[in-house]
Amino acid sequence: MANLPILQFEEQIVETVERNPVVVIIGETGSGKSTQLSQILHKRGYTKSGRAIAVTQPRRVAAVSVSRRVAQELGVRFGEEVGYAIRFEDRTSEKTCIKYLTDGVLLRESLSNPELNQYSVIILDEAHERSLNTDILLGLMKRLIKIRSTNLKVLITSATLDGEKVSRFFSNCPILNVPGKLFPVEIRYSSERPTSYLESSLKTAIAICANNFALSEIHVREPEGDILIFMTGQDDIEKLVKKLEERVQSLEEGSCMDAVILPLHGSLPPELQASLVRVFSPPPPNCRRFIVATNIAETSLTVDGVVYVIDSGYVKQRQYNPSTGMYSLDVVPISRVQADQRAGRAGRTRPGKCYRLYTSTVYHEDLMGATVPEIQRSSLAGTVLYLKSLDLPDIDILKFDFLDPPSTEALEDALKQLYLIDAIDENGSITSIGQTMAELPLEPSLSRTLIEANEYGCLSQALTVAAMLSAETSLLPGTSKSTDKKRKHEPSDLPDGSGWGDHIQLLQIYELWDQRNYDVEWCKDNNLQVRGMKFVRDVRKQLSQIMQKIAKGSLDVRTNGRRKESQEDYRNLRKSLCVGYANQLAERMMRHNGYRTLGFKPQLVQVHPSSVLKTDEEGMLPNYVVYHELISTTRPFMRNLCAVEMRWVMPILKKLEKLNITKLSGGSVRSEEQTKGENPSLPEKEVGVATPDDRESRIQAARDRFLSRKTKG
DNA sequence: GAGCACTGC
Repeated sequence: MANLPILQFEEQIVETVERNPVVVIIGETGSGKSTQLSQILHKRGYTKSGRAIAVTQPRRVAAVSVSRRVAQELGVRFGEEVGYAIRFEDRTSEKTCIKYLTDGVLLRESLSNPELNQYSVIILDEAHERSLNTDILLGLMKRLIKIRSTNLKVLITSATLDGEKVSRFFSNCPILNVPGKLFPVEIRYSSERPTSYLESSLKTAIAICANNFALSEIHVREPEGDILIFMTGQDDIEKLVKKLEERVQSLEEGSCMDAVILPLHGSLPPELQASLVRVFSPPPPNCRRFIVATNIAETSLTVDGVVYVIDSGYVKQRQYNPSTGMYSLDVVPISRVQADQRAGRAGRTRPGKCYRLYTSTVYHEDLMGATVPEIQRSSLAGTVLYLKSLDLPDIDILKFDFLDPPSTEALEDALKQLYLIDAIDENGSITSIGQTMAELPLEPSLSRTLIEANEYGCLSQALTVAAMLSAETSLLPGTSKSTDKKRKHEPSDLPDGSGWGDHIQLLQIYELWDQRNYDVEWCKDNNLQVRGMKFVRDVRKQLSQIMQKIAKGSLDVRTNGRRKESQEDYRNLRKSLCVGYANQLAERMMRHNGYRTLGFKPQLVQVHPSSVLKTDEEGMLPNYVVYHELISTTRPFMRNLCAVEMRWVMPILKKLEKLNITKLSGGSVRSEEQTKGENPSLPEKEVGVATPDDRESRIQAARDRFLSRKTKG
């Protein structure tokens, strides 16, 4: 602790904080900023007023581990003067004066106390990662320091590259630089410019082995030290691991040290991830580890003993397209910040080397400086609802002051979605339903479903579905090909959704687990991740409590125990889902099983093959479905579907027709041309017909199709 | 008949 670079800057930091409401601290890995800043300010009396110092972290584990260390350094009992708060866990007390929390928890706190008066200092740590939540907090902080100019200090820690930008955002606030404790890392570039992703990502695996570049060079010639290889995904990792194993076996025995090759990615069970990171530390003599990893090793996991890094230069990134309402998972080039972060992984224990599988020209001229922040890659329905629920008097959502504002299109997309599920009215004002929805830690469609389900008497089932969907990705174990085949040979005993679709199946699975008294073995027998299922149980409990608080009375939130759900229960649940997912409806097309989404931008989509949705005797899928998510991979797919009835869809289409984005967005920031097309003085129906806007006419067409079908039936 | 990087309330 005494050696931490940041301590030499203590006086300077204190003085600067004293004179300025906002300070940016640039501190590289190992500077000690996460553990020391809070302690320094605590010692200088910033907690004397009875207000605490809050330090946000983007990840739960960081909040826990850093707070634990701080408590130890200060010699206080953990959970008293120093504590942490993450979802499901609040280890703080009345006495707590240094509180570590995830940025999501701070956002929740600011919902009930918008001025965050319980804090004298708010430190946004790791702000350079630009998580969606951190970005919202940055905007809120800018506002908050104006209101609480006398008794609030905000500190933002950032990486080297965008410190200037953050400073400009906060009226050119001072920037302090604190050196890190990294060892020098020598960078080596590839001499050839990769021509395509195919070549660089999938074939880098081969290139590494075949071309005598990087890998054989390191393993045969370089001294001890583990090698960390950054790839994009599980598939590439498995291929590369196999190739490396072949290569290593072909090496002459005794010509170099032993090698162990290990994959590291998010689909591995967490226990395995953790143990892998610690395997052989310290490593046995004369043995080298090759760790082939996704960007999980960039920030989330630190592998000890890495001296060499091989960087493919690519990353798999999920992005949302507001003009189609669709997510896609793309392999994209990393940013320079990311490249530096990867290289830094080689210099944690001693001087290291980083081999970049791209040229220095690519690094300097082609790569973007920083990664596109999450807020510009996500659907903003939840974010907009959150901001609206804060009811900030001076704020127009479309003009909210973000460090990097999302596009108008993305914001308008969010407004339309919120309007369709009754969270905001036609003028864009939050409704009482919307206010309730914002209280729930769920995406808006699921919050809306819960509220509707409460009306229909199927809240318990809806709670389960919402909780299951929140954890969905962590339910199934890593999909290695072998387990997949196994499943095909002996179909699992898990329920199938009774033909109604995936939401119902998720409900049935949880009900079964509930009947087995949450038996861990049952999960294992049915190939479900125990941790995932426990998470579902926690989420469900949290949601039940919030719903009961909102309703101010006791609701029936119990699971059904041994009673079997009836078709009537399923029907009510599906009806609630239809209301909640009003912005995510699709209609089957005539005579085949393709679908067209119903909304502002109709898309041709298909049922994801993983769905349990059933066809009827004639082999046809349901006429109408709601979907949880549109994801474009090889083709556009709907994931997690549930059959709904035509008559439930009707009122939604009517509402869709009335939608007027000018009014929704508060009448601001519309270009003249757009305003002309939606002239509010014209009768609404004529607008629908007269507008040249393709979207409008398609909506009309969707409604016409619906009406004609109804008369036929 | 397809495949999923990583977080978080």
